[in-house]
Amino acid sequence: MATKHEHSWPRTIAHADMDAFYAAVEQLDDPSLRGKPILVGPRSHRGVVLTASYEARPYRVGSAMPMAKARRLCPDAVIVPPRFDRYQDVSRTVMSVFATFSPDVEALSLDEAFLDMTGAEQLFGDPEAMGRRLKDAVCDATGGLTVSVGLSSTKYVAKVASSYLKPDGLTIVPPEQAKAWLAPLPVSRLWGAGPKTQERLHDLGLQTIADVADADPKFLLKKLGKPGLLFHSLAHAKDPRAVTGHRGGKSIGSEHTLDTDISDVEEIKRHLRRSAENIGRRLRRKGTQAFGVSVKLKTADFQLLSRQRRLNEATDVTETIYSVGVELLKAFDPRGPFRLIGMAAYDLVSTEDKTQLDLFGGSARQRQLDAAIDDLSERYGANIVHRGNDLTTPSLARLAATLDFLDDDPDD
DNA sequence: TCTGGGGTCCTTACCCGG
DNA sequence: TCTGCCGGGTAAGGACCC
Repeated sequence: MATKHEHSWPRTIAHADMDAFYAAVEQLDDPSLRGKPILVGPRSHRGVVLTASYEARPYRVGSAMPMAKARRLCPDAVIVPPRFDRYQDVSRTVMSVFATFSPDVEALSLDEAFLDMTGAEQLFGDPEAMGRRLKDAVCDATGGLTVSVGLSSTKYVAKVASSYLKPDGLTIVPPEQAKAWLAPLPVSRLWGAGPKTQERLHDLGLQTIADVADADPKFLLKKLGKPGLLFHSLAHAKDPRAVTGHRGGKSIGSEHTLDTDISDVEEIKRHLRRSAENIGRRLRRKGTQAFGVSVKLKTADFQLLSRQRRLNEATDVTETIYSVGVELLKAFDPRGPFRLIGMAAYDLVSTEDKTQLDLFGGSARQRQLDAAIDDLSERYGANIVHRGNDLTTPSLARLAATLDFLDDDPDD
C-alpha cells in the first residue's frame, strides 16, 4: 500500500524491524549458511528457537518453539548457537544508521526501533522515499542485511505496517487511511493482545480490529480492564504515545533454566549466587543501584513463584543482593523440584541520583558512610566482584578505618 | 526429551495510617 | 472506642513483548 500523499502528515513515524535478525547475521558472517534453513538457538536440550531463517519458516518453525520440536519439523536445518556479542555489535551499527535519519530513535530491542521522522520531508522526501533511503542505508552499513519498514502517523500503525510485508518490506499507511487499513486485520494484530486476550476477545464475539473499533469502550473496559480501552483506541488508529528516547530501565535480572531439576537448598543457593554476581556486575557497570531484590523459581510443572523485598538502602553490592536472596528463599521455604532459578534487582536509581537524595535527605553520617562505600567500591570493586565477593583484606582494613572515623563523628 | 532469557506493565490483595 | 472508607505503599502473580 505505497501511496503518494499530497499534504503533509500530522506526524511521520517509522518502525524499522530487521528481518530474522540473528539468523540473518549468521548467514551474513558465514556464506555457507546462505540460502539454507537455519535455527539460531542454544544446543542445550531444554532450549527454544530464538530465530529461524526464512528458509526454515515454510516448515512451520518459528521463535519460541522448543528446539526438539523444531528439529523434528525441519530435520535439515543447521543449528547455530547464538552469539549475542556479535548481534549487539551489528545492532549498534544499525542504530547508528537510524540516528542519521532522526534525532528521536526509540530502540525496542536489538533489532527494531521507532524513528520520529516528522519534518524530515525536506531532507529525505516523502514517506516512501524516506523508507527506501532508510532500507538502503541499513543494507549498505551492514553489508547486506534487510529491514522491513512501516510508516504512518502513529507508533502502532507504523509497527503493524512494518510487519505487513516481510521480509524486506516497505509499507506506507497514510493517516487518513489508517483506520480502514487496520479494520480487516485479526485481533491478534492488536499490540498487547497475546493468546489469552485473543481468546477472551473471541469469546466476546470480536474477531477483527473493526469489531473492536465498533465495540463500546465501556464494555471493553469492563471485560478487559485498562487494556480494553487501549485496544479500542488502537483499533481507531489512535495512539498518543510519542517516540521517546532511550528509557532508563526499571530492573535488571538474571535467570537460568537448569539442565536437570533440583531441590537441594545448597544447590539453589549456588545458582542464586551466580545470578547475584551477574546482576551486581551489571548494576555497577551501569552506575546504578537497586532498592529492591527479588527471587524467582519455576517448578517442574511450570508454576512461577516469586518473592521480593525492598531495601532501606540502595545497593549494587553482590554480597548484599545474594544475602537478601537467601533470606527470601528461607522465608518462603518453597517445595521443589525447580527447573529455573533467577534473581532481579528493581527500583533502580543512578548512583548520582542516590548521592543527590542523600545530600538533601540523608544525615551527615549517612553521607559520610556513602562516600566511604563509594570510595571502597571504586578502589576495590573489581576485586570484590572477581573473588566471589569476599571482601579483600585491604578493603576490610579500610572499612574498619572508616567505621572508626565515623564513630568519632561528633555529629552522631 | 515440551516449553528461554531479557524485560515491562497491570491487577489484585493486603497492610497501615488517618 | 469502634467501624468504615480512602489512599499510599508493597508484594505476588499474570500477561505480554522481542
